[in-house]
Amino acid sequence: MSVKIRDLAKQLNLSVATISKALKDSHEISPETKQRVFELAKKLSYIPNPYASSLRKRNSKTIAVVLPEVADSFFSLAINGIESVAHDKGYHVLIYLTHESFEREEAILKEFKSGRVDGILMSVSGETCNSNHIKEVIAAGMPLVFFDRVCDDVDTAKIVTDDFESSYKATSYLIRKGCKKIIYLSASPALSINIKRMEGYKKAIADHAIKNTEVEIISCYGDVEANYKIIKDLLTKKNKPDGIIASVEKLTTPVYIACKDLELTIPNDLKLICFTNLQTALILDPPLTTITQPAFEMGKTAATILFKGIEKKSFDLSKERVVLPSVLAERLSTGNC
Amino acid sequence: MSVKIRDLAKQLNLSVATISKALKDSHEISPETKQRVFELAKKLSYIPNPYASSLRKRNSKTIAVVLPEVADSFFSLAINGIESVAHDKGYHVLIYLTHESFEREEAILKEFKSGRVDGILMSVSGETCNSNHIKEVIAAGMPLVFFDRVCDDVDTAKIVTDDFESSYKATSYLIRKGCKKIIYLSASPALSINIKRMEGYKKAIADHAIKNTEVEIISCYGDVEANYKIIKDLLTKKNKPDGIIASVEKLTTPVYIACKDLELTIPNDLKLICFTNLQTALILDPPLTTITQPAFEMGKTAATILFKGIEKKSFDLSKERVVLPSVLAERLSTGNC
DNA sequence: TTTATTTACGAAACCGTTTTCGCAGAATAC
DNA sequence: GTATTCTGCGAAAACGGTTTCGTAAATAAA
Repeated sequence: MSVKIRDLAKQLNLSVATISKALKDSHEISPETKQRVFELAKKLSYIPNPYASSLRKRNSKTIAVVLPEVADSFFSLAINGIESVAHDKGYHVLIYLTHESFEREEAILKEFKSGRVDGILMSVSGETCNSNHIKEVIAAGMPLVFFDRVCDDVDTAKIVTDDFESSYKATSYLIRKGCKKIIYLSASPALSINIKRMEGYKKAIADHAIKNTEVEIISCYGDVEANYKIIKDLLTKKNKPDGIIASVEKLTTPVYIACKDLELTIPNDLKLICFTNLQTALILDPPLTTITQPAFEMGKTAATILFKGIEKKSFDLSKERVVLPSVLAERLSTGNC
Repeated sequence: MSVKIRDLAKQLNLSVATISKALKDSHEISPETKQRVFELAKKLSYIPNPYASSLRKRNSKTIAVVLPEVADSFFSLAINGIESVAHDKGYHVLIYLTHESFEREEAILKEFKSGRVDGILMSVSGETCNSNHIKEVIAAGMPLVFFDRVCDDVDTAKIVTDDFESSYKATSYLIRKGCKKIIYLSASPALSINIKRMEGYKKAIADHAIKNTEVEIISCYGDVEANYKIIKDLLTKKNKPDGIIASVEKLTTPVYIACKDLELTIPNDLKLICFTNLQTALILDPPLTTITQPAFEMGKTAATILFKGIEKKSFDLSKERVVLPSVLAERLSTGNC
């Protein structure tokens, strides 16, 4: 159907070897011949078969991005960052969604041993309990870099934000704003980001040593409905919180709605800070104080580092760890600012 | 490095042909032999090289998704829908971003003639002025289905929402709510969805024939800053609108902010309806009346139809056209409801 | 002039599967 | 007992590039 090297060779009375070399501008081929080859290739709009060349060259010019989901605005932005550098490098990007399932993540990673991709960008699922599948694919020689949600016990590049610090800052901020009982709404408990953010929260509470202030962590990692119910229950208790740190974006809406339903006003009855990248934070009712991650940048630097690992086999990914700062944007949900 | 068919063959004293057939459970191979092959394959964790088999079988088990961007929540959801059916079918999904650039779209489509993918899912860029690149790839035998943003002059499957009707409904709704001067905020003018939505708007204005009500369309297809300025200017004019239809999600925030800056209150001074899939619409200040598209469903059915086209060469994609209904959710931004 | 090197190209192996044949031997039909 | 059909398997040719190696002619070095 399509035109192949063989066709070019026949028309020009040259061998396929010559065509192949000419097309990659090899020094072995004379300028005149190259010229002729280029012209005919253009005229016939020759496009090389990527799988033939992948098979022979043992690379694929494609990377994989494995994510829990693209519901979150963080991952949307990260994908843009990743794609931008992949495009510059002439790479293709395959996308895989784990839906927070460990089995699915295992199956996806396993397939990568086939050589389908040259490298992997990954944010682990919330149910990832062990990391053997990841270690195995790395051991098989596959460059892999984590971004955002990492596995601490896997020795490879990690691009993260300052989760501990920003959570510490957020908690301290709520304390300064007068909160006496601050609750941390937890995402999947085993998640690296969740652990770091939780620790930042705990440390801040401990450091400020407010009387009667206890650390309290509520798990919210079911569906929207379940989370809504948990939050509503929380806010109807006798000694309900006066401050909330929501550790992931999807917890924002349930908190707002629960407050509205219970006729609690933010920030008077409850002050709220969320980890989120939503553009609409500043037009919420009231505008939401957020910790936003440099999502696009994270995707970009993760991809950049991955390509270093791909292009130079000697590049040691395990030495790479970059921490990008999140920014705390103060808005009305934590009181007037 | 990795284990190949040849390795299995040697260890079992069989030919590679036999192994290959056994692995795909061919009737040519005896049950006992199959058993032995399966066991060894599992033991050595054999994973076939996808590119070798793609080369030979002339298919790739992968589809391409080409989008303007993943900033929009619509596309995020659509990707989830696409991935869910691709996963079920055992296909891989490559993602390409045009960044609303025609040249980039052309380059991406052109590469697909190489056979890298078995099919294409696509939402055209806002700057796509002609469709030759699309027609060419289809003419080359590649199944392609449009979703959301389509090219009317390209004869292939299209999955869209009822853009005309929902825009008509939205406009009528604003009129019923008492708006006298309704403005349509336009995205890229050539976009199919924009044209349909614009026509629905115009028709509603015409049908209701309110005195002095003129059709007025404002182009907003620059960056956020530019759009903000345009909207702010619009709202400072002497005869400013009392109703706005924002045709795309990204126009929501600038309108809200402009209103806040100008101390105009929604819905008293201005009623607003947006085409958006944002979850946060209902916790905005005030809650936003929206037209939401069934994004996940659209991705899903687009992919489902694409696979029909891929699996049965005889399946005529050009006959396929499905229109999924958007839903108008009435909230406070258009007055009490 | 002879020898060494460079230049420009082609033959053929190779990447790892899939698939078409071909072919023994066993089973069944006549 | 011969003819036919299965059964189960292997040899080898694809698929479409890339890469190694060889080589003839042209050029440079001696």
